Amino acid sequence: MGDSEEELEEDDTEWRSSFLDSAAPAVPAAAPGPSLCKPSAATSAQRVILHFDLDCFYAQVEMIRNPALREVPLAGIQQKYIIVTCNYVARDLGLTKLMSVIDAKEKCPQLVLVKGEDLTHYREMSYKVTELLMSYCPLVERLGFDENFMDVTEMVERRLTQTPDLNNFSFTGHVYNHISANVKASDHPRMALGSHIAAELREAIHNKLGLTGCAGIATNKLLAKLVSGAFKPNQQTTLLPENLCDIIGSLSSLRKVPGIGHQTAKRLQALGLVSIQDLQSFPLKDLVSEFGGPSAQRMKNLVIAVDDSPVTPTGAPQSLSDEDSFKKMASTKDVLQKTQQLLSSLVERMNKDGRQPLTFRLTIRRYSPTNKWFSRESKQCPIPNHIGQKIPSGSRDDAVLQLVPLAMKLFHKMVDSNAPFHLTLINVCFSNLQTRGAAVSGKGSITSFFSHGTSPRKTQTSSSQSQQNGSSQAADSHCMDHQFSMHNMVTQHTSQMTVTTESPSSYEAALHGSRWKQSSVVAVKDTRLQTACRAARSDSDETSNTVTHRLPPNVDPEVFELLPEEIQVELLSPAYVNSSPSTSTSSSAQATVPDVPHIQKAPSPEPSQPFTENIEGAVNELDPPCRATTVNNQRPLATSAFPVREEGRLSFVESSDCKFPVNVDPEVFSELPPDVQRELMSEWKQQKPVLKVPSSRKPGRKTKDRKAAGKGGQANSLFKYFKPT
DNA sequence: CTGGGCATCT
DNA sequence: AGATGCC
Repeated sequence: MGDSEEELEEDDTEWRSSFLDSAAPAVPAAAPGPSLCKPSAATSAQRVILHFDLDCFYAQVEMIRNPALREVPLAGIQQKYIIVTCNYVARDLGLTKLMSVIDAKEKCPQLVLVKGEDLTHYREMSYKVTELLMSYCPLVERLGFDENFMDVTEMVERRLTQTPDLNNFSFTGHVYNHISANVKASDHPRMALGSHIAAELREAIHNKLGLTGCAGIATNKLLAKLVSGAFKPNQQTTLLPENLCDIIGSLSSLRKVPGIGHQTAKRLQALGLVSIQDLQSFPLKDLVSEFGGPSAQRMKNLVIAVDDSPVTPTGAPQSLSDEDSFKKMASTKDVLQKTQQLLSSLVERMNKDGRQPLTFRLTIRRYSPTNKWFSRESKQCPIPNHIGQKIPSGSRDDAVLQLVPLAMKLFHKMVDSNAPFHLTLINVCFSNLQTRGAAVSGKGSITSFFSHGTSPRKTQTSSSQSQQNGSSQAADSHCMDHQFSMHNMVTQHTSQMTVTTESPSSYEAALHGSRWKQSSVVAVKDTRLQTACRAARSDSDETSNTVTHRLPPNVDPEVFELLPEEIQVELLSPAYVNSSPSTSTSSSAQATVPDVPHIQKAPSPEPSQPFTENIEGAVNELDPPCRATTVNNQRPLATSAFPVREEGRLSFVESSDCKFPVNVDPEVFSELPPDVQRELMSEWKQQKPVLKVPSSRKPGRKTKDRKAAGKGGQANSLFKYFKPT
């Protein structure tokens, strides 16, 4: 989650008066480049911007998934060795965000830990929140998973014209540096209305999704964000323009300014600038020479609380990525395995998205004792269309199979696998996401919001004026005041589901149910393979000859015989023993909570297996029947030499016209270095012990794709990000 | 013993 | 492709 600090230090210094005037949007005429601060803002009416920040978001989601955690003294969300967040009970005992597990347990030994490396549930809930907000007004911009900006200017203006009596009106929630009750709403009618809207939206989020959070109400994003945390859990604060300098002055250092990150703060410090005032009084031209015009001006503006950046509707993500970090990864085999694992879940997510990625990127982080911090390297390449198409079309395992070699090719562009290497992170990413199909206008009421939504939010070189105009249009046509109850129809469907544990894969599972026909055919062959495999294992000397004829039809015997004997043996040998405990932390949590299935009560004896991601999510599922089916899916290791399974992620055997390594693009494959080819072969013959459980699903229905219905309608894939399936 | 995931800009 | 920033 977020930065470790966010509390505002109340530190009223007396610098303010001199900047009150300059806070007006009037831009210094001397600005060299195209200024971000454009005069048009002065002409447009005062904006009302909300910032929502959910309380300890991951912890809340886990508490919803497992209410037992609420009563439990503490809960922390653990990712690797870090507590990324924890509930407020834990915070009261001194825990902070991003604290190491060691420290955390030292402070409170009874700490209950929940693994949070799989973000699926958080992501889903996150989009429900955004969707809910959008149902009131489309101008919602996401910031991470737990924050949203919202431009409610239009909504406020409408209410303003329809609110007869502004005098019987007060602020809701806190007013920064004021006693709320003492502030006359009539002096700041827009802000007051904004505070009411914020309160209603927070209430809606709580009622429909069960989440609490804070809100800030101000005239720009910077201020709204800064003020939202003034009173912390589950409260809201309005910042009046007259107090704008107070809050910016309360920041203890430049680093606290959103937009001034670690590196920038360091460079500023090198210039002798540490406090807000330092930067305010620093000559612009000197700043320009260090950072360039635009950056310099932007920072200067931020520090006087000027922020004209528009609330830009976020829309569907422009990239999907999946990553895992670990202490050490040093073999090509492990890289291959991990890459395949990451790709499996990424392809699944991509498939749900519905769009087709045109670009693939592989990112790694190498270990280096000195530069232990982020130095990531990446390589990307286009995804051949015939591969990319398989993702939205639903041939997900095919897609994975063909993407793995692609990924390995990129890997070898960065890493010489002949020399020793030491990776600590692998990331796979789809980008350049293309909406397929002609399809469909918004038939649903919401979809119309999104019809323009996925359009690229180009770099906003244009002044925010045009953006403002654009948003006004959107607001005019779509902004609905909740008091007109329009939102009910829209938000209904989000309301229930979330409190009861919702199987993350139920939707997918339904799809699988109709999709494994091929695989079940294959399963028969699989049986034969097993026997072949066992035979080979018991007597590995006679491999080639004895076994060749038992190879599945999709493996060209001739090719097989050309392989070195050791490879043949490997291909028929039982699955690798997965010997890398390094990647996951076996839990050290000593949970004291009874009857909480997905809490780790004791370290699992085996290193938690490669599959994190959705699979882990499935295992974690609370739904008993789902769990039950999960248990039996462990197969004997020797199950199969070639990856085939009824309902697993991979089915290598598909159509009989496949030559050699099955669905893999021969061209791509042949380009690979020999050792990689060998690794691939080895990997492919390996049966993953963990199966994705499609939950209980009747495979009977070969429905056209019940997704086709849902999916045909989604030329704009944004929809699914907001639609609980 | 520093997550995992997204965006923007150059 | 990398750097930086946000959560």
